Amino acid sequence: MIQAVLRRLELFAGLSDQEREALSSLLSRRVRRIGPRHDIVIEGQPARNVIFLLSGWACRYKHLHDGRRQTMAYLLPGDACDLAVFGLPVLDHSLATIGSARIAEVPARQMQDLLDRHPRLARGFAWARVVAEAIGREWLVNLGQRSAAEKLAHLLCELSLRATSVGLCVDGRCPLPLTQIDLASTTGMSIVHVNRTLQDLRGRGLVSIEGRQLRILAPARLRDMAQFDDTYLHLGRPRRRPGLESASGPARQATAAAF
Amino acid sequence: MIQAVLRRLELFAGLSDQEREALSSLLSRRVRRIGPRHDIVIEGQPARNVIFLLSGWACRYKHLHDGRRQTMAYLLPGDACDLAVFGLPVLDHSLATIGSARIAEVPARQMQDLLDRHPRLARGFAWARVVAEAIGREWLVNLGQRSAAEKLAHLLCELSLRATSVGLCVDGRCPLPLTQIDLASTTGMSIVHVNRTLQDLRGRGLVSIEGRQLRILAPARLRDMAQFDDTYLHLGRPRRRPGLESASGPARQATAAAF
DNA sequence: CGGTCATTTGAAATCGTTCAAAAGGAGTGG
DNA sequence: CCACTCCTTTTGAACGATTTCAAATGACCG
Repeated sequence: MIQAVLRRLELFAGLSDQEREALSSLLSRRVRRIGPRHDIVIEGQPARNVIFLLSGWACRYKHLHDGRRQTMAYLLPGDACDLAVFGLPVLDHSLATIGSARIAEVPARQMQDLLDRHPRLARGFAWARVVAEAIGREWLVNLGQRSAAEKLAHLLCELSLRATSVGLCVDGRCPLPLTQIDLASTTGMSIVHVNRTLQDLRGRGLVSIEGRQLRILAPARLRDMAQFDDTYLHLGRPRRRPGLESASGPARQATAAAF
Repeated sequence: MIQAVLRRLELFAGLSDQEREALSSLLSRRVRRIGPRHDIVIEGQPARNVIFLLSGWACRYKHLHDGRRQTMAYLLPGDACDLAVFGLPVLDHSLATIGSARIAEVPARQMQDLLDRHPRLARGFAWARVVAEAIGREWLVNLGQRSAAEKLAHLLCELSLRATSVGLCVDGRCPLPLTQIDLASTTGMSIVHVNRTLQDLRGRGLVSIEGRQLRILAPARLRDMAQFDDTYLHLGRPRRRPGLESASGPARQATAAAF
């Protein structure tokens, strides 16, 4: 389970045994199993712990007073939940599981110590945060500019690629634990319209969805219709930044990761 | 002009004379004036410098192949442009001015040194980044869930508050250099519909917009219709985080800011 | 004063929502 | 195992919000 977090970080850079060890031990201290459709943390609470998703899927979401709900991110196994919000006095959104999940909670202080001691881990997490932000920007484009079919096509491209990158997919089959209700609250569409649009995608032979499994039948055509360009996911390992080749020393590296 | 950046940071925490001095001198080394509607950096370029907006407004945006365009953020005087994307091998979006603007460019290395030496500055910038992310999340809600009138009402609430917080507004009048075309690419609406919806807001006596100046005539009603809750802007100074009260030493503080 | 760009208007067409209800699936307790 | 319930998916039809197209008006600049 903790493997997931390591694998996620190693998408970015190699880790030494020592680093894996340090992170693993921290993650294994407080592990909780959470049932499906349960809130992990709720809007308005202070963010005390950093939370890691060891297995299962989760989502960030926000409610309006009248019940409307917008999903702002999906978290896959290995993702850290609080990179972006840790430091807020109170959370401005909630975090909930999709299916049942396992999470590790790490107190702020301990996380801090870990990052101070292992700058490469700090850099890895900083990178994960940058990617999460890039995904958020792509979602803004999705919500603002794309048509219903394009939105869903784009979302499915993204999720299948992210799932693949953390090893969740086997020969074209990709787990998709989301309901059409989830897809609706993600794309800003009504549930009914999500349903009809999915039928359209299926009808065109682009995807098949059955038993909570997604299969992309015509990847090229799907990407094409969504104008999906995977560079924003930055799945390849990044090159070192030009200006910082010779940066050295733990403190420097740590902040480098930071900024 | 450089005052803007200092004031922006001081929304978060006090700065020592030494810190102001260090930042000011760095910012004043390479200042450029850029005309209206000009790109500052373009999608696909590597991010070499950190860019600060000293005066004028700017926006982050992304293009689709067929010309559709989505604005993903507005930057006001004092905002740093690259907190969130610095570290990407190539930028996944562009940055452009709205009206004419003045920017400061700081090479990565020098910025790094500054943050290493002045952890409080590092913390200030980290905070600004957290707030920028929160704004992005709120925009997702805006695009996904709110109706046309609600979208515009919410956006106007946000922009007027942000403008106020950096001292751009005088007695209810707030500069709004955005065209209806800008508002359309921000809210995902057509230009025509932006126009009609603004007329509606004006007709209800909620706002008046003339000569690139916004005046919110009925703040309570406007906030109400948009379900605008300003906590996501985190304009009050944050309390120190619970777990980190006793954190000390430059390296530690720097990473604290980071994460 | 002409030219360019932003705003405004009208009317028709489209996309997406809403309402209402049925059908399918999965889990639970009797 | 069946009956029951709850939740998700699906369908139909009417309605409404928003877009599109096309053109006129207004504002600003050189």
